[in-house]
Amino acid sequence: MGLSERKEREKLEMREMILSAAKRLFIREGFDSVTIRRIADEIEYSPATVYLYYKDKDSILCALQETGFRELSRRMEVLSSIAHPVDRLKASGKIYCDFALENREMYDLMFIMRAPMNALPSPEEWTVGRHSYELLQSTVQDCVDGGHISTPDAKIATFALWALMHGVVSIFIRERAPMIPADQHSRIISKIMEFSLANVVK
Amino acid sequence: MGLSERKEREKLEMREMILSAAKRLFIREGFDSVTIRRIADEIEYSPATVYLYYKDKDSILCALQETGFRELSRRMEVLSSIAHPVDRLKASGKIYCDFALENREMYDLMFIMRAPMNALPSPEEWTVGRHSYELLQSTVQDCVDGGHISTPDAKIATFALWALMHGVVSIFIRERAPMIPADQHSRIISKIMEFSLANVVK
Amino acid sequence: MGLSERKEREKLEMREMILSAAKRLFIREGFDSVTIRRIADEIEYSPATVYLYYKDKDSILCALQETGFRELSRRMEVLSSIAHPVDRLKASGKIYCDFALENREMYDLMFIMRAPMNALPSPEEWTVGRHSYELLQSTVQDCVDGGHISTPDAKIATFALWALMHGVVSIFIRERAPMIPADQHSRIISKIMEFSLANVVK
Amino acid sequence: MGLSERKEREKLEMREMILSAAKRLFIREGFDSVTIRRIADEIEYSPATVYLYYKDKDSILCALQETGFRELSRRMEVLSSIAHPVDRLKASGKIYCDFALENREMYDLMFIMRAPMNALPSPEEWTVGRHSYELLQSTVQDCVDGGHISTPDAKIATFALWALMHGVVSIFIRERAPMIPADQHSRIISKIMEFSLANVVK
DNA sequence: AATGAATGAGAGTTCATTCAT
DNA sequence: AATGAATGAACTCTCATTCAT
Repeated sequence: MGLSERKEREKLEMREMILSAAKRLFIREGFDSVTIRRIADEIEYSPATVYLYYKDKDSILCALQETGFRELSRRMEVLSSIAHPVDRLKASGKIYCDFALENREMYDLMFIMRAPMNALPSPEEWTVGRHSYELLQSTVQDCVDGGHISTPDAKIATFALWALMHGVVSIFIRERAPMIPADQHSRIISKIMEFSLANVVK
Repeated sequence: MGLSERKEREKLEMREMILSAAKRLFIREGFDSVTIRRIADEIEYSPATVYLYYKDKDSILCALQETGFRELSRRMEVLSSIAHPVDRLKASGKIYCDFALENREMYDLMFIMRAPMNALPSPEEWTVGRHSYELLQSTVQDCVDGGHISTPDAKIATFALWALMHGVVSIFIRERAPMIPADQHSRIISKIMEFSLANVVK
Repeated sequence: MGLSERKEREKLEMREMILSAAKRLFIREGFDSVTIRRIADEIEYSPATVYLYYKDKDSILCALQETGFRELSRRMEVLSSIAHPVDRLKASGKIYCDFALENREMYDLMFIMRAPMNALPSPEEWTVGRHSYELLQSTVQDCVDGGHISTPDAKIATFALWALMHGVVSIFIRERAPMIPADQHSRIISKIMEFSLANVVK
Repeated sequence: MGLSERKEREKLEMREMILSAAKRLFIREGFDSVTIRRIADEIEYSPATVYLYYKDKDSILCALQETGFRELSRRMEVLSSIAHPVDRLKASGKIYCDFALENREMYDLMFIMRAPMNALPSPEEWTVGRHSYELLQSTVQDCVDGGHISTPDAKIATFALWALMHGVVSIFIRERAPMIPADQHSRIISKIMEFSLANVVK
């Protein structure tokens, strides 16, 4: 029993190893460098071994994405302790953008890259992702209900807020604002959020 | 002189041919179908010939990007005939988003793809791109000056507006909102712009 | 003794399990699906275990062949109850061809495939196969002795009859007569046998 | 002009080289050894080069098959000079079987192997193949018309004759008659043809 | 007796790119 | 100016098989 448990754990550890090797390559050398061979080299196993733990390359990328969604979700947990919906909304934005800037490659994989979305939209992952989105939506709804945001359609407002945040972080991540040095990204985002919320929230 | 001029012109024409072949492939069959060989087939020359006009694949993609920026810039020209800055701002948004939805692959190449940005950030291209951006910025500035937008920093406001638009179109283009069918994209964008400007503009 | 006997029996049972799993895969999904891993999955053991009972894949295929020869042999048993040699000959042909059409993959393995023949030509298997062949030969001999077939060499006649049957079924099995749809195979075979025996047998 | 002709010829020669390399491997080491890489090694080119002349592996095998059908067809040409249909029939059988025994691997590829038939049934190849078959059929028909074969259905008789020949040669080629040494194959075939025609033909 | 873990060897295929002509 | 010919370097993935436990 202790034995089978250990085996189980070792299996999981190997999956973790593969995943973090993939992530490392990913971050260090970009998406195109994430090949099964490179992953195998990185963990010092043979390519065939990788296939013992993940059925194909897409599964690895999906699993990687999933860890991203989980991490983001985890960061969102603190929101439940914030009573005022407007504060909660501001915190949501900050958490989202901080996550993006601190995990650029991961954010890229989650929200920008074309690659592994071709695979099945793994139900679990989407559940996690959707949960975060619904959280945002309910926060916006609370703001509307509390008279802090005036809009006939909370869904649209939610989408707009997400789009704003995604827009700014993805401009930075994909380097479409070369005039702004990386060390200013965080500051600019704050200002943008400030400006936007100042106009939207009463 | 007349001779070398003709040579020069022929060289340019060939570059145009290659570019428009690439563009056709790009739009017709997507990014992955744009291989040197396919381009060569399309213009009925050999792959090696392509290299006489562009040093490598990235250069072609860069040049392609440039045409995109020029087209976007061209569409923006009508703005000069719109007197009221708020109307101009609204029109800017519409032109930008329409361009994105009507030229998804091109927009992707211009603002999302990683591919050719690695190559030299061709000065010309950025000039064109920057020009459009400055146009937006001056429109926002006019709105601020006219008291239609209240913000201490027109630059931030401009960036926020761009980020919003880029966010929403890139979410659609990279299919991160699968719950919204493609035929709704345009409508949703209108609503988002409406909501945002309603809050920002007086 | 009782112990080692039980062990022996268990070993045999396991070999049977492996074999029938292989056969199932073989018939259900074709030759290419018969991999050690699939067999192991089918019996819910590990691939390594399979190797405890068969030295390699070829041995399994050989054993599989053997079961085919045994089944064919079993079907031939009814022949002993047919008194008239000509009737017996006709029945032989029908049994042979029916077996082939009803067990295409197995027939293929037995008489067409190259695969496991490279391995040792297991003496047992050939005994079984030869027995069927000798049965046919003695039937032909009886026909000759009874004056129903005129030939100086019953062996040649036997071979010719076998070749005829093998020829037609293997043309169908390996799809070399695409103009004849599968549902006609049986009818065509009847006609061919009829024509041939009409000429050979008095 | 002479230039483009030479190029054309060289292209054909290269295709020939690939084909004969494939054939050599095929005969020397069996079907499984015919890999793109091995072919490339054999002709001392890179694997990628092979793809300049054949679009994929199947095309090579198809082309190989085609040469087989053409050679067989070529051998059949002498038949037109044989006036008497019975003689022609006998000659047909001999030519067919001789071809099979002299080109065992090729015959295998043409009439036994499963492999490249998956590919499109190249129209040309089948034309050539069918032509040979129709030749046989018309010979049989002539025999029937001349009263040398009595059958209500010349098509069935033709198929039976083909099946007989295919059966015997494929038994030898796939080594299902190990009791008969290879050097007897030809003799046995003669005897079988003799026996069969003796019974069928008047 | 059974197996989890691992792998070597190899398959077909694609592409950007080069270079002698 | 144009190109035909060629290739190196990859890619993903599969399988029979082995061996320490």
